[in-house]
Amino acid sequence: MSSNTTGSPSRRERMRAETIGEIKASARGQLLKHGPSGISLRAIAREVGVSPAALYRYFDSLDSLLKELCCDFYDELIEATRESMDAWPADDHLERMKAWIWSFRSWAVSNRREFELMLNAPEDDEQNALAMCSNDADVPFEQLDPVTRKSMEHAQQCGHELAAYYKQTKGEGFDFSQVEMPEMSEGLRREIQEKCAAMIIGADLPLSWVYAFTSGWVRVFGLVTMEAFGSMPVHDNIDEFYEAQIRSMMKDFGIEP
Amino acid sequence: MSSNTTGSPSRRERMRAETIGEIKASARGQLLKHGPSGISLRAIAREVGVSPAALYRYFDSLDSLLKELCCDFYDELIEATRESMDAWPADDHLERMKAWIWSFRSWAVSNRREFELMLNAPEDDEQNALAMCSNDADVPFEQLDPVTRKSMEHAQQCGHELAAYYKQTKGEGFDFSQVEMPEMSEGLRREIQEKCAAMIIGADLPLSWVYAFTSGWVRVFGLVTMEAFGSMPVHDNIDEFYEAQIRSMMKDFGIEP
DNA sequence: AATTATAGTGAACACTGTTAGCTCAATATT
DNA sequence: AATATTGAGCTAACAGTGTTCACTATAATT
Repeated sequence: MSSNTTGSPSRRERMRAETIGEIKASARGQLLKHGPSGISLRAIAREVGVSPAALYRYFDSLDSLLKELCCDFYDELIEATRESMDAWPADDHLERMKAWIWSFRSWAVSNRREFELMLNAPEDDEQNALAMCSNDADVPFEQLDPVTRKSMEHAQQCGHELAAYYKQTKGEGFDFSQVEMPEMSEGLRREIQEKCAAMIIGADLPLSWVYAFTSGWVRVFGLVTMEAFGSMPVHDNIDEFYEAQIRSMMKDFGIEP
Repeated sequence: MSSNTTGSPSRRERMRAETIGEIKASARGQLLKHGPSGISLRAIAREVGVSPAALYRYFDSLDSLLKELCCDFYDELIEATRESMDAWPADDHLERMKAWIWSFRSWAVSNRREFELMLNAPEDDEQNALAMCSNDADVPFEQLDPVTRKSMEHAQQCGHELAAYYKQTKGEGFDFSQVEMPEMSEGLRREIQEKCAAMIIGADLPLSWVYAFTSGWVRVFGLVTMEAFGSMPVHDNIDEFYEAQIRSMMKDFGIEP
């Protein structure tokens, strides 16, 4: 092993990385053409120019290949939202938030099939997923191994960049103390505070803030999911409709543009 | 053909209907056990006690079997929402609406796999779908042939009973004229009015009413879809969270419970 | 130079959806 | 009542799938 001691990757590792890239590229191509269930291991092998069995030197199974693909997509999505946020000054919280909301949707609808695949694989041991999330909030998402990352919850993964940003700002910049909160039981309060705050944002934030974040997230995610799945009643003027929905949501949070 | 002239179905037709029932039951069982992609035609044949080729006397393909299954599920869902609405007096619009909202979610989350299957097959010629919907609004949904019904839009199918109810009441009972509507372009106004009104509710309703219906529908559908797909950040107290979201939505519509 | 790890192969296994050609019994028709 | 026709069912096969196993070169390490 030359790369574990030296910094530069060995010749073999470069080759390996490249074929992994080819395999993933071929898989993504089939995803675009034939949808999530139309990805065939043998067809990938055919396209890459290798025997079907050879792929098992790179991935444990077709499923794990798809999971790693999903992780790549999450990285792409996260990167896209991060970039569009960073186009605004660090203290312009409103514009950064709007940038995130728009780029999130933008990525999802212009990568529908990828988005579809990301939502279509919830078949992990669900308890494990929760344990993973609430565990330690300091290890960067990008450095987790693919299987662990895939087993994390969609909500957290999708909202990762937004969450990270608000974790960083500690919720300053917006005054959500006036947000109308419904009467909630002790149980729901604790669940939101613990799970959502600990999982997504980080602890010690006011409940009203976390509640606003959660219900806002639910609303955005619902809108985008519907659009990506083709369940939207509006089609032609959907950009405007989306904006109207977002504006009405922000009004609920006491934010006027 | 004895049943086309006489009213009673022939012996053969009874047999046929029964085996169709067995096939569908077996398919649903596999859907529950192994998910939408785990439904195997050969496994169904094995369970029913018949050769795989025999199933092609009853369904054109596995896909069309699944589509017909979906139609059955839509009927179930529609029937469930209708029943819960009819538990309230015909003039108690608020309670009927709440009943629909709750029973819709209730069916979806207690039939997750069925709901999943219903959302997972948008692979039709999409133009056809729209044409089907806006065509004639008077032919009952239940009497359309399975393929046509499956090719209709999810939104319309899911909201069918609610839409039918409001079509019947002509929007009376609620005063949505005060609903805050954003500024909308002529295009969006027309699309909402034409597509949504014509497709779902029936024409000649005030725009504010149709807009309220549409955005309310989007919000409910988003919530339920997220929950069914396991993307909700809240789990243990999700009933209460759902109620809170619905209440806040109704507040936006000027409805106080 | 000998050894070990790795990428790759071909053949096989147990599946899958689908089609073609055939049989046999239940209806319909003459 | 005898005959023709339709329907349900079968077997066998085709083309495709994911996966495993034993085996072979080639590259890297010792």
